[in-house]
Amino acid sequence: MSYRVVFEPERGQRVPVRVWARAPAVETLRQLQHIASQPYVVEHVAAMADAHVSEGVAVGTVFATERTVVPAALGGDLGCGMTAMALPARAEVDRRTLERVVAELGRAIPTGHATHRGAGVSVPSELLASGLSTRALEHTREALARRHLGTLGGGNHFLELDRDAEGGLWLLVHSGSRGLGAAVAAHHARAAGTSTALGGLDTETPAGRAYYDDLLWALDFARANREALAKRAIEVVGAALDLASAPTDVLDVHHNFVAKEQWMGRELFVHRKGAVAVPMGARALIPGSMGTASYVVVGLGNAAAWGSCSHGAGRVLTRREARTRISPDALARAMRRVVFPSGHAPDFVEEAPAAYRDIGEVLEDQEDLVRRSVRLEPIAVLKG
DNA sequence: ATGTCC
Repeated sequence: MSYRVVFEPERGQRVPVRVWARAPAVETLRQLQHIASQPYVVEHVAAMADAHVSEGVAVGTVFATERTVVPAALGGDLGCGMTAMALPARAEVDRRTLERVVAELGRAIPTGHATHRGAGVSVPSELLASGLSTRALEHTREALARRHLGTLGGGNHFLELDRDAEGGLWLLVHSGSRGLGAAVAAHHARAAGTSTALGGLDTETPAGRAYYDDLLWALDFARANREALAKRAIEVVGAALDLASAPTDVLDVHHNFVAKEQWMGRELFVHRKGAVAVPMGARALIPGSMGTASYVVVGLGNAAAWGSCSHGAGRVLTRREARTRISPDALARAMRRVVFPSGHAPDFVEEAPAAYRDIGEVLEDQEDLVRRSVRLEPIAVLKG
């Protein structure tokens, strides 16, 4: 399937919305039309196959501007994204060993609200070298970076072991910039107006430059966070499975970010809220829900979508709906082939497979954006 | 997503 166009100038829409999702909710379309009505948006808005309602701007929205950045468009978790690593080991691991590994991962890696205690970890000097735009943010960095680097966070963040079609073992990490991205986002959302007003900042002004520079730092921190999480996880997995060497393949993608890109001979600021940049030939990781398959995909660089693809399967139930509608039995059945820390089953309800669309269908909706490369089947999950 | 309003 390709996209369909939604364009109603009589509703104030300035540019068309191209929709890859086959059945977006009415409220999702309203949010897409709202961002497509803003004065700074150029050419068209693209809605990815997993588009769904969020605060302000729908998750799965991609839009481009000239000389404008929009702090409120991204939400708090700047640089949220995925790391995937192929490990030099077989995925045929007995259940008892997997249970031991996830229990140890749960002890080794702070999850949910947890952070490193006391002085925390040492932070790579390159993450402390550049200034942030205000002293307050620099103080926040000094206080939080060493406590948040290498922590998973909550919600839909997870760490997972997977098996590919050849029986190879993979590690997946879904996490972001933790409290630091949230602090950067909150500061600049205030500077640009209220968090829901979708105010834009001119990139040629101090405020616009400050946001973009702080954003780039938050993206670096998010990537370093996933790297630290993966490193710790590999230490734990390696101790149990005797990993002989380093990962044989590594990929990392942001799915909540702004990037300066060249399109049609112009320099544009492409905003991706829950979407991945996939230039022609570039790989990305599209996770299903926890407990269902994920895919390594290869980008087709389709300009119609600003060279983007979906960041996941997309919610069909809100967190609240998932809690009321998905029974513990149904969840246990859906997760029966996946090992997770004992006693944590209730935590999974909000992220259960039934709360998300089928990933195969979501990939069908974007066959003009990415092709499938590697199917990854989960064998063990640590939930954030 | 987020020490979820210093």
